[in-house]
Amino acid sequence: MPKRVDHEARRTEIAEALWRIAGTRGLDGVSLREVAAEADISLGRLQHYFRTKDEMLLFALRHINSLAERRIRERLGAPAAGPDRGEDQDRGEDQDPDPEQGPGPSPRVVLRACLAGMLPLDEKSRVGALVGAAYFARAVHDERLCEEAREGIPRLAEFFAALLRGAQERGELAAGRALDPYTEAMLLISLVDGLTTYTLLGVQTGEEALARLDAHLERLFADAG
Amino acid sequence: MPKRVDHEARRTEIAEALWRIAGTRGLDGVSLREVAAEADISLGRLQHYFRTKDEMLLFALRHINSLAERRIRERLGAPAAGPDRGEDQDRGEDQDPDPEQGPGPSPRVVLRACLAGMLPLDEKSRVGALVGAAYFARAVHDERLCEEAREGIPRLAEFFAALLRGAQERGELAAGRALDPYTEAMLLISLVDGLTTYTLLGVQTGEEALARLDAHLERLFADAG
DNA sequence: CGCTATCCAATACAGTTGACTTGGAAAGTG
DNA sequence: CACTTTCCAAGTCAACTGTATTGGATAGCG
Repeated sequence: MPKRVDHEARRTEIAEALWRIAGTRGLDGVSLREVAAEADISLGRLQHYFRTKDEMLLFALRHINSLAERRIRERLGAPAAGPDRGEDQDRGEDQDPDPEQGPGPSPRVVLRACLAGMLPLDEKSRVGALVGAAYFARAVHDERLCEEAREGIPRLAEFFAALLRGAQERGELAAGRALDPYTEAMLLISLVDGLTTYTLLGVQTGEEALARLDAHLERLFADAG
Repeated sequence: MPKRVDHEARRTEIAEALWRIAGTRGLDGVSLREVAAEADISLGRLQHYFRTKDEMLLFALRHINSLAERRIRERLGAPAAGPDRGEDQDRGEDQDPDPEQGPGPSPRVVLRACLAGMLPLDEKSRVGALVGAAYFARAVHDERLCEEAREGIPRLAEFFAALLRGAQERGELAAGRALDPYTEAMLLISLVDGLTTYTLLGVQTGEEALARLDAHLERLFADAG
């Protein structure tokens, strides 16, 4: 056998080039030639690693999802089950007011960090959100991409629900009425998704989005007394 | 002068053909020829009414937005200021538990009707949401489309905020802490947007989305006592 | 050294795209 | 009846699309 190159590494390089383009021009305006140019390789080489465009798109989506998952996990020191996103993005920023602790930070802190991490607050996470939006638009008409979301989102919701249950047990949750953790988790995810949308559209600033998220969290965790 | 046809009517016909396609295939896969075929006219005729593709897209967006606004207004009997959407959709269904009343239905009922009307609960509103999603994906990279959202969404938020203020004055709002009507309005819009997203992706059913929206409303309007 | 499997650059190809041009039919006005 | 303006069908155009093919450079194995 000849040269033997690292296939996965090559595919990753190409996926990152795709990411760079999708963040600025969107996903549907992306041609194979453009991706090849951005990755600084020939079209022939790109086609050697991805026989079809859809194959490339799907690989790139899974790649950014796994990156997002890893980043969240690392940031939290793997406290419980693992989150994952089906089509949105996370990023790197945000404060961690209680980093040194025995059993890790409180559920509220973890939750807030995850959710804030999903908002487009800096350039990096903004590009991530743009790519996520591009994938969403495509997924709506693509059964295979839909399936990715149908797997990832419930997983993320379960993760959040577990955090909420933890807070509930500690009595940190506003519980005038008993609220359903999974429902609240999906509400949180939907909320962040919508906040991301309107931030990307320029309807609100990232700071406003974060403040609104905090307002919701504040109500959710309102001193139960 | 010759034939003199109703320009606006022709353009509307074309916009509706575009809508039909965008709801099934998305917006980026739509060519002028396809729209012309769907509208059962020649490409030449289409180009006579829209000199450029972007012109057609923008007109179609404004058209569906004005339709949505009119529908909401009619459903509510024009209680206050007028709502409008920048990129999502409403539809026709939902109950109106208190249709015959002097000053109209309560703020909560109006709010719930509007929000539920924005969710993709039947085929018609589902297509509307798909078109909205397609426009969102494009708007993110198109300054002109962005501008539409930057005008429409705050208008809708103001409308909702006014409803919330009305409820607040009646003492119908959960107000352990005083909550900011505009913030809550944007939270509601974002929430519905996210719920719409995940319903379109098949992560949840329309019924589940509605139940989750109701859970949020229930908490918002919790008996302030 | 051959040999062969891998890698990949170049090119070709059939199809589609948005925009433009041309030419003439229809119809109200003078 | 001209005449002019609106309307619009047909065709052209260059650009670009995803995919397929061809041919050869490279390098590990026998």
